[in-house]
Amino acid sequence: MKIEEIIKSNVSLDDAKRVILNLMYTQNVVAEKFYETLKPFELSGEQYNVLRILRGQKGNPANMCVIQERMITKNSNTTRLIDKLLLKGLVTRNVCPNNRRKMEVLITDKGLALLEELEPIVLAHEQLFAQNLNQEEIIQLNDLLEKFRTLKM
Amino acid sequence: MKIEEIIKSNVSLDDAKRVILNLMYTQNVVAEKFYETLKPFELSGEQYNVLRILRGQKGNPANMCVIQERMITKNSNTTRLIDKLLLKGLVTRNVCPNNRRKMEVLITDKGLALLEELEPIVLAHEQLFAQNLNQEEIIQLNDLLEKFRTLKM
DNA sequence: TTTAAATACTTGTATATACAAATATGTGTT
DNA sequence: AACACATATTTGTATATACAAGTATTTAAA
Repeated sequence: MKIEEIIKSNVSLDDAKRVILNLMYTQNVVAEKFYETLKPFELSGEQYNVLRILRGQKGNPANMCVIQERMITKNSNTTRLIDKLLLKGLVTRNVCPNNRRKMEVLITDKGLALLEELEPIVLAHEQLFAQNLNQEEIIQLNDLLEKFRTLKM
Repeated sequence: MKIEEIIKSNVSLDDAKRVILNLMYTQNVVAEKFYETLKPFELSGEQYNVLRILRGQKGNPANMCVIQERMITKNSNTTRLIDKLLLKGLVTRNVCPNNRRKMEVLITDKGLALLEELEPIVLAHEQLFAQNLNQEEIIQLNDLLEKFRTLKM
């Protein structure tokens, strides 16, 4: 379905406008579907993302600013996000002994188990969209998105 | 900059995962830049979007559900969004005489003037990103995004 | 060694959003 | 007309997010 039909525009848009709307709308569709997928697990997209970052640390603790810089959408409130994960027992948070300003956040076994459980569902979500394109087109889309967002200084 | 560098991933991602991250991140970059653009005008992206929808009505009033269905990200609370625009005098809202359940929302002259004032800034924002691609690539990106998001039933 | 500046994180507050429930009006059936 | 049902919008409430200010700790300078 063309973006004009979706927003029910009666005028045809120029390509520069259309690409931004397409980008916004497509991201929205994908993100909504993902939240829906995670809903039964009572995990938000951001929370899932942080858990994945922590797993990626392979046992090394991550402190708040490391988590923040690795998040795709720079959430301004990592503290409260970690609070939620703590309450669910998915992470631990301790003051860093070397630098007491810092925090050491680690994923727990429960957190790792949850990620494991989510793995097939997340993969299915990715495939749901990826299957619409062939290998070549996916690579093309990746390249175009990267090129599109890069601001010339 | 490759998405792996941005999220500082130490493993290389498969293309299906990468395309979703690229989509999320790129949308975020573009939207952030747009909010920044609108900030001096004390208008949120959604508010701007609704004003544009109302202008597109060319004098015909839009009721709440029409506005809602034309928004790119289906905001669950159009009422309160319109409240904000009302307070700023950018729209009017009246009960529809034919069907008193409905509301007739219209953009005011002040609203139209604001859109006019914003026009060059919005265009510049679009160009900021569009200039990174040539005409052919933009069309390609539009096609790929549309294809990507379309769920097979 | 106190003082200032920088860093890392947390907290307060205002606003935004999500979702369900409430309200009000209209439509169709008996 | 009285009823259920559908439609359109609003409101309540809980949670999320944005941004500024606050606190604690470290580093560096006077």
